This record gives sequence, C-alpha cells and structure tokens, in this order.
Amino acid sequence: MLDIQLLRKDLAAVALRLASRGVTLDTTRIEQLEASRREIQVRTQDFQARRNQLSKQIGQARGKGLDTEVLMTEVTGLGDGLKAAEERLAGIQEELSALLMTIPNLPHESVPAGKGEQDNQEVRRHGVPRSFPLPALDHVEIGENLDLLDFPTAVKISTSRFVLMRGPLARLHRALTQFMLDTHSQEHGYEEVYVPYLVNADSMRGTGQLPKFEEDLFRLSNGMYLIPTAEVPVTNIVRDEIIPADNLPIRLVAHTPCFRSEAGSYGRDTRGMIRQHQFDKVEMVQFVRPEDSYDALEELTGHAEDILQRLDLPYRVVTLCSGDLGFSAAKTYDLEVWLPGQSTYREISSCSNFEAFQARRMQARYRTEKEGKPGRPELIHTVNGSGLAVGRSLVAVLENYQNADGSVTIPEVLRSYMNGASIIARE
RNA sequence: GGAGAGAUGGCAGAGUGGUCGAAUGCGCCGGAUUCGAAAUCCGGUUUGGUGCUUGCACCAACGGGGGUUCGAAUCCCCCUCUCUCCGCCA
Repeated sequence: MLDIQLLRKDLAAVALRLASRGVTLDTTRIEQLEASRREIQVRTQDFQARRNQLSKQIGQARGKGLDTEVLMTEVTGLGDGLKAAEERLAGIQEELSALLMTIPNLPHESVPAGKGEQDNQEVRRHGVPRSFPLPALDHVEIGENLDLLDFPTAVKISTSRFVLMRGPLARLHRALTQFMLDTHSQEHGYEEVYVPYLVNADSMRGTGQLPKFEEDLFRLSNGMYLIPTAEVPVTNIVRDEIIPADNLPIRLVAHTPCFRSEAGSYGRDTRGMIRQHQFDKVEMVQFVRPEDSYDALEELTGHAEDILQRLDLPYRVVTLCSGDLGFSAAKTYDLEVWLPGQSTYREISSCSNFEAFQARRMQARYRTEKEGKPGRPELIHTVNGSGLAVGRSLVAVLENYQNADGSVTIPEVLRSYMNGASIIARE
C-alpha cells in the first residue's frame, strides 16, 4: 500500500512512476474522492465534537439535578445530520482504501524502465555452462530413465502439475532443502522458523496477494488459504507489531511447500517440474530499518547466490525492469540458473525490497529513538528472497550433473546429506 | 464433537450507562537522592486519523461487526479467538 499522504501531496508524480510499470492511475477519481473525503470528514468531526460536548453537559446537569430539556433538544437535532455525514464518510473511506489496496508499489529509481521480461537487465554472470558430448537431456528424461521421477502416478493421485519422486531422488530433494536451511541459519545469520502453511485473509492482504490476486491462490472451504510462498506467513509474523529498534535487523529463514493455482499459465511449462501446483522453497525474510533496506537486498541476494555457487551451478543475476516487477516490490533481482536441457537460464530465485509497502498494509513498525528517548513508531522495510526454489534446484542439479551413462553425480556439498553417496544411477 | 469460562494499555488487573483513553501494581523513560548502585521519592509513558494559525484543537479505538441510547469498556445480537474439563487424536 502506498502512503496516502504521498498521493495527496504529489499525485501527478505518483501517476508518472506507476506509468513506468504500465499502470494507469485514475487521478481524476482520486482527486474527487479526496476532495469529498476532506469536506465530509471535517463536517463529521464537527458534528461529533458538538455531540460529545452536549452529552457531557447532559451528564453534568443530571448529576446536579438540573433540567436538561434544552440540551436534549439541541443534541436530538444533530442526529440526522450526524448520521448522514458518518455514513457518507464511511462510504468514501471504504472506496478510497479499496482503491489504494489495488495500487502497486512504486519502482525504485535504480530500476530500469521497460515493458516486460525482454527489458530486464543482466547484472552479472557466474559460472560457465558445461558442454556435453551429446545433446543434454532435460530433467524429465533423466528422472524417468532412472525410474525416480513419475508424473503419470502423480496425475492419478492428484491432477496435472504435481509430481512424484522416489528413492534417491526424493532424498536429493530433501538434501537440497536441508543444505539450504543449514547454510542460511548457520552461516548467513538467519533464524530458522517453522510456520503455518494455511493462513487467513488478513495475512494475504498484508503481503499483497489479496485483494488483487485471489485467482492465483488455493482457497479452502473455511476461508483460509494455502500459502503460495513462505513470504506470507513469515512476513506476517510482524503484522500489528511495534519492534524495539535494537532488535533490527531481523533475519528469518523458513522451508515450506508452496501452492499456486497457476491460473493464467495454461500451456506454459506443462512439461516437467518447472511449474507445479505444489513445490518446496526455502525463503529468507529480513525486517530492517528503512535506511538499510537496499543494503539488505544486496546482502540477501548474495546469500541466495551463495547457494548456487556452493552447488556449482551456473547462473546470472537480472534486475527486473519496471514493467516486470511484482505488485508489492520496489526492486527485484531474479537469479536465473542455467538449464542445459532447455539451453537457457530459468528463474530459481527472486529477491525483492518491498520498502514500506507491505509494512504499511501490515502496520509493522519499529520504535525509533531520538537522543536516547523513545520516539514515534515508524514503518519497517521488508526484504525477502528465495534461497532457493527447491524443485527448480533439483531440476538444475539433474540437468547440470547428468552423465553420459544416464547417472547423475551428486554435488559435493550434498553428499553428507546423501549418506556419503556420490552418484545416483539406475539399479 | 460436548459442557463451561473469558477477551480491557508492554504485562498483570479494576471498571456494569455520564467529567473513563480508562484506577492500581509491575515494567519502561526522565529527574531527585547517592562516590556509584539498590531502595525511596517526583514526573512522564497507547495507537490511528483530521484540520489549520505547526502548536494546539478535534475525531476514532477497551477482540471484530451490528444494534439500543443524548451518551456504551459497561446493555442487546452476530462472529472470531483463547482457556478449562470430557471425548477423539499425531
């Protein structure tokens, strides 16, 4: 959510910055609503002040046994006007806040202008894609040849866009998860947290999934939602909290399954594990002081990159252009891993600074200090990123570590999680 | 699933129709005292919003929503959540 003050003060500038995301702001409508809000709110509060004053006088008069008829007559006369003003004000504020909830975040000044994916800017590359004597297989062929990856059975049990993994492959998937969690919690300074996978609508509103993107979510019959990312439960830990300044920054990491309905991506990535309704992810979240959030974004992106480097997977870092930014993000780096089976880089992590956008929705604040004295609560900044998407990491390992005989070498750093094994081969 | 109790400030806890945004205690902040500290004493200490003369005024909020009333933390209705006991259960 944007700061309503900013819209009041400089609506044209806000509209301009949103235009770079391809979003058109109805400035006329906002100006109209603001003008009437202002007028009606002042009138309503005047009514309320008068009523409070009179009611207080009635109470005092009764206490002294005096006659209250004159006072009663005046206060009764306020009734209709007050009620009408209150109702109109409520209506306007509801409309304003509903509108405000659908406006995306403003891109940071360092974000390149652009319409879509093609305008994203590559920042750096790391690692060199390995060359294969024969055309590299994709993860589906590799996994199915090993009899460890089973899509048909997953479809039987559930439906399309689900997967069944067996034996050493299932274990490799778990090994990746453990490795990521251990690295972030033991070496990068994150506290590991275990969180609910079902959340309420307030939490979804807090991080920005609702009200605009309900169709991307799985909603349960009791009104709760399956999380599309650990970002939702982890970030909402600080909803409606005032954090002592000394506690910042807070760094949290969680592993969760993620559920996405993938409405609107029919026909995209239908083959394989790239785009599933259910996948696992390790997510890093940081709560920081506003002045620190861009440093935190660089740091957190580095933590995600460290996982790729330790797995020795080639990747590149891309800055999303204004038109490709997610709803809540002010700036995003995507990490794209090299997939030999597709001969292309594919997103494996997304690291974003949301500035105060989520914090404002959540009322997540910290207590500032001024010359040693406690100051006013101010909104924190939230930063998060995948570290990494586990399913896609597995895909990357299979494709980058495949051997000519159909086996797959296990990356060094995962072997301790695989009972010392160095290879996955057909039995 | 059944029965009962409850939800008030950072915490504990009072308040059942009127000067209550809320007693009291604890905590926290500042000051006094002290060589320093403890103890003690004094003062301060919720959040969101609006207006303008930017320092003041006003509005709203006692789990959430609605109602009664001139006036609601207090009365009524609905919802949510928490706790206790029983049942079930990893």
